[in-house]
Amino acid sequence: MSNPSDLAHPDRDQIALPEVLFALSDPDRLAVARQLADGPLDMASCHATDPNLPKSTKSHLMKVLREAGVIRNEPNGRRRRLTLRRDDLDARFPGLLDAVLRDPDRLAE
Amino acid sequence: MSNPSDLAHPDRDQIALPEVLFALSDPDRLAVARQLADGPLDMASCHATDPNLPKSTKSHLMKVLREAGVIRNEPNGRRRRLTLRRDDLDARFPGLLDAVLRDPDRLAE
DNA sequence: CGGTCGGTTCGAAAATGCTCGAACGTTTGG
DNA sequence: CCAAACGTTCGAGCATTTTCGAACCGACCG
Repeated sequence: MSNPSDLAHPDRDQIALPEVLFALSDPDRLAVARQLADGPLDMASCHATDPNLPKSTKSHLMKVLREAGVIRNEPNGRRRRLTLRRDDLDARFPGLLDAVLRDPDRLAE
Repeated sequence: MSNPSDLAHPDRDQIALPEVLFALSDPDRLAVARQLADGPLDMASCHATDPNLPKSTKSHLMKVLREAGVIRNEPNGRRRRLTLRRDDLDARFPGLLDAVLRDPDRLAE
């Protein structure tokens, strides 16, 4: 059908910088974005967050990222496929993702 | 005196990405950072925010930016000199500031 | 079918953040 | 010295977020 997913996603030009920054300002959400930088992942396989985090909490986390336009969340069988919206973010805010996904403190020692 | 400012500022390697992103995720605070990109400014001359914003609110705004390490706030006579910590931020998160300070929707049409 | 797996939605409670007036320094000028 | 200009801090109320269990739902398997 016309709808690639049952969840609402902003389209590219609706993505707003403050919301993106807010979404990424949480360590857990940032970790998810970083993990997705290597390619799409099913939510069940996304171990970026605490494994004993309640599902509802994890789902809410993804909601914030999705509504900000950072990730895409589409049904995939009985799972959810998560994708970093790199093309859209790069087009809208060039350089932002590269800067943010770069490892934070890895080289500091 | 030994102290260049009476307010606490994190030093460069204390600056954390989530806090920076959070500080910049508010439109008012983002506007302040953008205005300071052109050079230091006295707080009284900083018209990036609503002019009839109460002083305490404006002060709190600056506090968030300062504690995140985004700006420096040092006494200057009976005023306050605000400075964007571009060197520190560029060193710590290369490309971030450039991406964030770029005009958001200017070219979108 | 009936059950399980993966995940969303809904409330409600706890935590965090924002706003703003009041009170308080400091610096400067008369 | 006294007062005004500029800002910070404090506290309280309000708003937004976060957290998590419970209920739900579609996809899949037996």
